[in-house]
Amino acid sequence: MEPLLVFPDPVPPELAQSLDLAGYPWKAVGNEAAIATAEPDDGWSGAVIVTATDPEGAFAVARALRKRDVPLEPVMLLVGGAQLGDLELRDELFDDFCLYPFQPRELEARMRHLFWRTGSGSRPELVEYSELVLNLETYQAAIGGKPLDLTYMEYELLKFLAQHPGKVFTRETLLSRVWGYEYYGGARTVDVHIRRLRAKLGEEHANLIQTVRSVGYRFGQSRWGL
Amino acid sequence: MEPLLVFPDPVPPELAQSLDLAGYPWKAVGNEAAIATAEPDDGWSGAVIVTATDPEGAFAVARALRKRDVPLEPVMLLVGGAQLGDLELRDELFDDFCLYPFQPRELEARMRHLFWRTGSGSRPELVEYSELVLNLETYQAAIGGKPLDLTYMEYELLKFLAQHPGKVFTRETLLSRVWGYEYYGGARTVDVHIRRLRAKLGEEHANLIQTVRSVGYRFGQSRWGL
DNA sequence: CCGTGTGTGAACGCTATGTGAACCGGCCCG
DNA sequence: CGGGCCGGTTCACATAGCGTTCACACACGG
Repeated sequence: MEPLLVFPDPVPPELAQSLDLAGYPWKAVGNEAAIATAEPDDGWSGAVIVTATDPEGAFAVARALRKRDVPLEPVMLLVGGAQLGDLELRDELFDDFCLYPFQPRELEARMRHLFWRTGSGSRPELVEYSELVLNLETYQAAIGGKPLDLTYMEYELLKFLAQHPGKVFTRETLLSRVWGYEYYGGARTVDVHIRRLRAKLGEEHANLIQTVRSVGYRFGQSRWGL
Repeated sequence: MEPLLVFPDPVPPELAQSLDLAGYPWKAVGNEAAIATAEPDDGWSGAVIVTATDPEGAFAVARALRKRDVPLEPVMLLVGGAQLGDLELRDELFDDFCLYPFQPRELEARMRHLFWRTGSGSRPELVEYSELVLNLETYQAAIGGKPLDLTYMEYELLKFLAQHPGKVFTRETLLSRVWGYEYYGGARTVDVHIRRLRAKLGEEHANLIQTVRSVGYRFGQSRWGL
């Protein structure tokens, strides 16, 4: 499992201990800039942010996490009792919170429920969309029951797209998120990989990846409901 | 606002007081059968269930609420510290919980956040006006439920107009705001795009974009009502 | 009735994308 | 150590979708 992002750095010892005991790998981040530099290759699985000691820095980090192309989820805040009012205008910055100081058992229960309901973290084993299935453990892909023989980059690209069905991504975004932040190369590279993916998906499913002219590519249909 | 369903009946006084102070209308329900009989015409807006006193009855009510054709949401549990373990296999029964006895301010903060995220929470970014819907994430548009096939500039223009309903924009303003500040081209370009938009909106909705002679264009009704 | 402003249809040219193929670097295997 | 294969990147070209422009018809207002 990918690590949790934890703010601040250093992490309060009782929090570190609770996360360790509950079995969550984690990595401390001290400021906004460190979000990207400390990020592991496979990304963050979520965030735990203590707002009690440095509210300003904490909310800045939370805001940065939500502002990404793919907002980080879930975000858990640990807030002091006197700070409860501060949450009122910041609903979009977090998914759950826990009073600080906390009871380890409450935090554990909240974390478990949070991962359960966001669906991320604890079970990213399979990515499914319609007939397409990606097994993240075995790096295998199949559509309509038939296995797909994808290369590494093709797999990574398809995985990223299928994890965010309906959303449009620019070539630049795809390059930075799939190829890596520091990547600098021609945007046409994306085109070629998209083309090969479409070819391998077969005529029947090639339309799973749609071109949005002047913008980028979109996987699958958007959900209009709700 | 529709009332909250609250279990048990009678409701613990401090809970009743907190809900009243926070401004939530509510109605007590003592058992599974009362869910339907006590339900108001416009339904429940959510549920607050105290599991501390009668766990069995509480979970039965929660389960009944989730089993409906349209599962009730959100469901808030008030659990005793010793019951935290009971939540582990019941993730699907609730959306958030609060330790019981509770701090009124924590409960209020949780209720507010809960309604926020189940309401407008993680919905895609939408621009809506009457029957028109623009999904900014997926670059899709629809009117009256029917998808619109818009080109990039048409989408951008419509988006800008729909984001400022009722306001009149000159062609020059539209060129600078939609096309870009440095753009220098004929103002008639705007006319043509407006025309195509009207055509795609269909005869029925073409009047969404109004011509203001000698000035420019306006989206939607003027603030003076026709 | 005239003039200005706007609707309309069609033509033009550009640019984003699709597509085939060459290039290049790493890796495995002999 | 060398050759060949495989996958990723880049290039060159084809194409069509789209934005812009123009010419003309029409509507509105004075």
